Amino acid sequence: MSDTRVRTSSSEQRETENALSRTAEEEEVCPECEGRLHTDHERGETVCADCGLVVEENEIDRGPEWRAFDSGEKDEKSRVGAPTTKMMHDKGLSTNIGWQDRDAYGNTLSTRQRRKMQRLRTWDERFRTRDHKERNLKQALGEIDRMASALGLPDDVRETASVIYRRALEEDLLPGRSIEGVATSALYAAARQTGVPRSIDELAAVSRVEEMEFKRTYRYIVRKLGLEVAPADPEDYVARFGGQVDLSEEAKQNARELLRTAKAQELHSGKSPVGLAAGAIYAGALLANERITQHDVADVTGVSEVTIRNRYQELLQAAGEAQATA
DNA sequence: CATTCGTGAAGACGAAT
DNA sequence: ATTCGATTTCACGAATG
Repeated sequence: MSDTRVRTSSSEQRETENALSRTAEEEEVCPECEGRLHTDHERGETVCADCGLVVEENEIDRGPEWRAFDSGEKDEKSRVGAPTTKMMHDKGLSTNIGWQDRDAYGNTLSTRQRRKMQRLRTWDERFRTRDHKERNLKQALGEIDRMASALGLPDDVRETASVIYRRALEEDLLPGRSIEGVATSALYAAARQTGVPRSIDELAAVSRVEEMEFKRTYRYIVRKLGLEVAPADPEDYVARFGGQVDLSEEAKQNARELLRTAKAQELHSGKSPVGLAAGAIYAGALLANERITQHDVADVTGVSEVTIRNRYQELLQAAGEAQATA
């Protein structure tokens, strides 16, 4: 009881804090190197253009989607009630039918009305009480939200993840598997489907389940749900990882170019996309005469230096051959 | 000294059986 | 369920700047 009260007040407080800091934050510079900040809406990240420091990974606009120029307009445009969203376990709409056989004024109901209410309650239960499922969903969606925030994934990814989780739930794929694991898998799949992939390592870092269980669950979910998840595109990693190692645009372009020629030669089948991206980043930097070490790249990508070596040499060779034939 | 490069053993994974 | 082949990782030492 008091629990509810505390939660509401603290969340309200957070809202106002957010609103206050928003205006102050508007024109910040990078705390690390004073560089210009660049906001990547597609990836939901704010990164420093100079040093690549990720300043704000969790970019969520909690404000209204409209602007009001005077109070009258504000009244006109304001919406009533919370927005419905798949990210809430009951889509933000929930109703309870009371158990007392009384009407709104406290009078007892007639027998006929009582029967009617009984029938309504039965149906209400049938829809809502999937109780295990609802509670399950509530917790899972909370987890998805938490992890998505930690990874700076935009809202549409969360929505997609929610949908996937719902399907898993509907098809009774949960028994024997942890909610956390399925939630993590759903988010991972969603990120890839949306073209904003995060590596398994990154997911595992913010998830509460062990990496092994996560992977096992992910496979299972994908298979059972017939999810169509295209192999992650290494190019999708270049911008993010490249930013984290302080890479010039030229170097990133080189990296992308290398990946493209490699793909044309089918050089990438079976290889880890992250490894390919890591190799391309290192090779791209080399071609642009920029000094970064294999160690640095290995650090941000979570790929071993050995793999980077192998990949970047293959990539350079593939690029050389492409030039020879062209 | 840091970085790069190569190697062999060992683990993990997908596919085939 | 086991086996096989490819890939990745780890640990190490050598060469290079």
